[in-house]
Amino acid sequence: MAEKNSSTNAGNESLLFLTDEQLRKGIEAMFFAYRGFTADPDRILEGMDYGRAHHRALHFIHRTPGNTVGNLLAILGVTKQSLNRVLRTLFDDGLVEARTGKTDRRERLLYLTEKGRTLERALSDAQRARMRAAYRAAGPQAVQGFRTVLEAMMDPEMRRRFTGMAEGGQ
Amino acid sequence: MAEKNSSTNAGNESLLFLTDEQLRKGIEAMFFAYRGFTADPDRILEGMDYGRAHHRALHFIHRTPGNTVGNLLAILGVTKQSLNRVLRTLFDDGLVEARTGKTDRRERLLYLTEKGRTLERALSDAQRARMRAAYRAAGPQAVQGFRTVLEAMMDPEMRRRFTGMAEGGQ
DNA sequence: TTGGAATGTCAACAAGGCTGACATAGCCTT
DNA sequence: AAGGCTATGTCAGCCTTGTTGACATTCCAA
Repeated sequence: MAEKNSSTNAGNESLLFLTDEQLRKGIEAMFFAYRGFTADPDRILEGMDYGRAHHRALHFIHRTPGNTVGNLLAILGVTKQSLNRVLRTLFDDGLVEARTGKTDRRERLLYLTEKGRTLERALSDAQRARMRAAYRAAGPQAVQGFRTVLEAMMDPEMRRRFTGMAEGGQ
Repeated sequence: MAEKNSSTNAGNESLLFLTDEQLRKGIEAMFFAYRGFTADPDRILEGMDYGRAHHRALHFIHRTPGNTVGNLLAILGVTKQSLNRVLRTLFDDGLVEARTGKTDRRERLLYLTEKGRTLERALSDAQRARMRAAYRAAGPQAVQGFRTVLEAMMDPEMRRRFTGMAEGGQ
């Protein structure tokens, strides 16, 4: 017991981390952690007329300003009808604006307004605060492992999209 | 660049992993990974009359057989009305059975039937297959980091519950 | 015996997914 | 110029899963 799982395991390769029990613990950890992950923004949103779907839209519009609707659709993985319901309220409330594409005038390029940036920042601050606390508690090495496993868990198409996304701050 | 982030960073402690950019990448990784995480069971469920909520119930009833309704409520974090809608169909379809508590006869102890175990296994197999692939690709060290960060991300009350849960297979 | 706990149920509602059908504007090829 | 395809929006209706509020039953425990 108290196995270290280091790579110094000569004979048996120590595959104990692939046990069904370990995998199930991982599954449950994902479930509980995701709840924590969304809890703070959800709390802010409740009471406003917005929900988690609005948060996601704001997040990705913030991240890749000038993106097209179709592109956002692909990132979020929902139907255009579903996204449109969200975008319409964000337009109406002046949180998001759309500019006509230059090269292709059918496209609508999405941007946050100042008001949109303000809400996005509030939501993001809350979510990043929890993330930061978790990262700090776990340490850089753990964080790297965290990211590695998450990426391996994505659908290949999303992983491709993700790893090729806004490499900016690295 | 290509910073190693090892603990051999004397002066500056290398807190680059706590950058807002890094935190945002982590947030997005959670989002995309969670989608992958639920995709396979969702695919199995679609067409049946069940959904993700049924999957969660089956999972936790499998994990802690003989648990009470109230306990399951606390784990899942939903209202009794919401859980009951799910449990009722699982009872009716003979996937779950309830036995009256011995010490407290008001309690209904939940168990999977053979039929319930069969579906649970199918869902779990799919989900564990993805998890196993991700774990294997990432390696034991990364997995340990993954678990550490996820636990740090949970609400304290859930973390307590989680870390004290079915330590069985370790 | 009486209050509180564990559970179930009915009803109504909201968020956020989905499908199908249809409309408009603008690009592009022939 | 014309027709076809693309990007986007919209209406209508449906489903799942969450919520609140109110009320009933059964049983434990003081």
